[in-house]
Amino acid sequence: MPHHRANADAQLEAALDLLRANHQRVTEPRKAILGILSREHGPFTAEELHKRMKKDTCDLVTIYRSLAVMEESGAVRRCDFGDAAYRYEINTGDHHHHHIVCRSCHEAKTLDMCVADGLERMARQLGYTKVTHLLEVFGVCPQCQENANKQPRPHKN
Amino acid sequence: MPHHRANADAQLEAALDLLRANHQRVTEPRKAILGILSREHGPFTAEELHKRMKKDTCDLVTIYRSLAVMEESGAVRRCDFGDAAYRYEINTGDHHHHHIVCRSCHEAKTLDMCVADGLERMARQLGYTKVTHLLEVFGVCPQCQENANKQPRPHKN
DNA sequence: ATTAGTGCAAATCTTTTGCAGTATA
DNA sequence: TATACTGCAAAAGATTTGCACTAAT
Repeated sequence: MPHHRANADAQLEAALDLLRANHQRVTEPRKAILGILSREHGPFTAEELHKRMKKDTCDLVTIYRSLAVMEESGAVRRCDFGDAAYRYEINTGDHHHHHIVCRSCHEAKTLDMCVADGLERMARQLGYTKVTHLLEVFGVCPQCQENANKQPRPHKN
Repeated sequence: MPHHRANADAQLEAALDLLRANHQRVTEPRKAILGILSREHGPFTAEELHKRMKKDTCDLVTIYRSLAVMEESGAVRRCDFGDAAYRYEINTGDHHHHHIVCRSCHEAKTLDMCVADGLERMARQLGYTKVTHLLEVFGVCPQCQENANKQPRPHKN
């Protein structure tokens, strides 16, 4: 996979354009958040984003507020891994996907497919509107299994 | 569907037996929680369970602690509807299922099927162990759509 | 110049923990 | 009676809000 950098830049620009299109201001904190989300493999919690920024980029509160507005404009997407902390990833929009999340280190791999369309259809037939779904797979990754005997890979939360 | 009551009683007894089998004590608060979960259609949050009990049955804290131990012994199952509050249902154990949850009133209908088995298999092929998944469908139920013009159906949280 | 965005402090909401007292097996 | 369970108060962690200040458009 070449052009990692170029691809990240393109994602970042697309996200910033979404902000502009939605009459939201392009500020340093927002550029910082989207920069991380486009360059590093997430998704990340607000806390994790904050730690990844260089010191004094912005307050943690600003990250929460920025993520909220950026989700509304479609620049980012919120993920729920069932562990009491929301995570965010950049919204490429081009395809629907889910994750395999390690129970030990919390690292998430992307699954470029979805099997829940049938369920959504069923929900619509039952008369529901604005139908969406939540689908995540959990397990212990090979890396963590290996480290299990020794030291478990550390993770926040 | 006849025998609602009898069925609820059977579920309750089965759950209590699970507690005994796991050397956990059968106390009033636990009987109250399992009673509600077996008789009423959930799943419910700790708070909702507390409100449904007759006054002074037990403290909210006890509900949290009871749910934790009862989940360990398999008497109840925890559901995550992606809204920052865990919900619990009685674990009948006989079949895997998921829910359609209304975004407005939070009422959950049970979906007696699952389409994520393929994803679990894929995760195992990737080397993950202890694989499970989280799958929920969301929408606005017909009832709430109808009430939308008038008063939205109230919901906690 | 407007108005959205920000920092700081404090509030909120859900869940957890410490500890001394109570009840179950 | 031994030890798990409970109540109360208080802590903890994630997220939100109030308000005065700052900066993007």
